[in-house]
Amino acid sequence: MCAQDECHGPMTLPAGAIGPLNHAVIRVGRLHHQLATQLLRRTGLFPGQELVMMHLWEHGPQRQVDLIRLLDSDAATMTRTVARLERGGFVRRRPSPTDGRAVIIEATPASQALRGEVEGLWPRLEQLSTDGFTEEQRAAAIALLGSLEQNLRKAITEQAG
Amino acid sequence: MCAQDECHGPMTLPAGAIGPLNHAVIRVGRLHHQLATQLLRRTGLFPGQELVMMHLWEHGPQRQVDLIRLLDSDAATMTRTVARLERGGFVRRRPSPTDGRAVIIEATPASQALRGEVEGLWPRLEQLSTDGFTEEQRAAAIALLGSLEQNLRKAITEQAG
DNA sequence: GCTGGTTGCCTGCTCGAACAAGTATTCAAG
DNA sequence: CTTGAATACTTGTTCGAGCAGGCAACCAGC
Repeated sequence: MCAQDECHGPMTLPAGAIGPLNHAVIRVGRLHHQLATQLLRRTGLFPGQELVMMHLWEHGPQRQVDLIRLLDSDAATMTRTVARLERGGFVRRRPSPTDGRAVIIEATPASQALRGEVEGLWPRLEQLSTDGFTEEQRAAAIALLGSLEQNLRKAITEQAG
Repeated sequence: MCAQDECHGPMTLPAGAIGPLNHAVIRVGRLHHQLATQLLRRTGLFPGQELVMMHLWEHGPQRQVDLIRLLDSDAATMTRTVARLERGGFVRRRPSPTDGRAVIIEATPASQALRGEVEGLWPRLEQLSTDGFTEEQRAAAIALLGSLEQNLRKAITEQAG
């Protein structure tokens, strides 16, 4: 999972030294990723790959660049991810007939067998994460994470720009 | 749909497919890591290394295995992290006088110059993350992430065990 | 002593993330 | 048509994460 992404590292220090919120964010991200990886292992996919597959299943053949934008990923990472999926037989590549630069990626018929298992993974993960939550708490969690995301995104673009 | 490659349009993120909470957790984790990396870059350290340094600064020379346990990391990862820190001149290794297997890691005097900058990074990160939050919202965020963490931890140990 | 098990560390591998550099194709302006 | 920029993709590198295998040192038991 980790939509390719949240792959941060482990390593969590004394909460006091790095701040309670940093500590919590790091830990939740890591555990979430870890659990998703566990659930994913049976399908033969690695974190990041399942999002590519879900997109191909749902929206049909795509260019690499479309997958990149969608998953907020990196061109280099996508090249390798697709290469591994191709090696595993989950995906096929063919040149675009209309753009000599582009490559079209499509899910293989064989990959359809995984679809149910992969798609069922997410609801299960959410359920495990919010075990014991009321509906209000769940909504509050989503809103709160949304605020954090917005702040972080702003800080990052300000840093970069 | 979009069976051909003229499928450029605005692609929808698989947020709906993977669940809003998974989506938010993944995104926040990723952005948090990304921002931490940006803030860290100036110090010359990479994510993960700063936690090792903070520990050494605070608690003095340590065996690798102690660092591993404290940071909840992996022996292989630690070996390589320490090697890079040593190459960078941040850390020194010497054999333990009492245990022929062990290696003692200690921060170099030169590394002390980074200490202030590295330690100031975490409060800044927290402040950026919770920009515009009230004190109640901040506390709620920490509590909420704590609940998520607990649930995830439970699910993981149940999976593994 | 000797043995068997544990511990500390290293190295091999595959994986994703990010950055940089390079190639090929497309497209728009002159 | 020619130039030059933007686009699509590839490859190389360095980084961390995680797992499996292996070696040397330690510590029980006998």
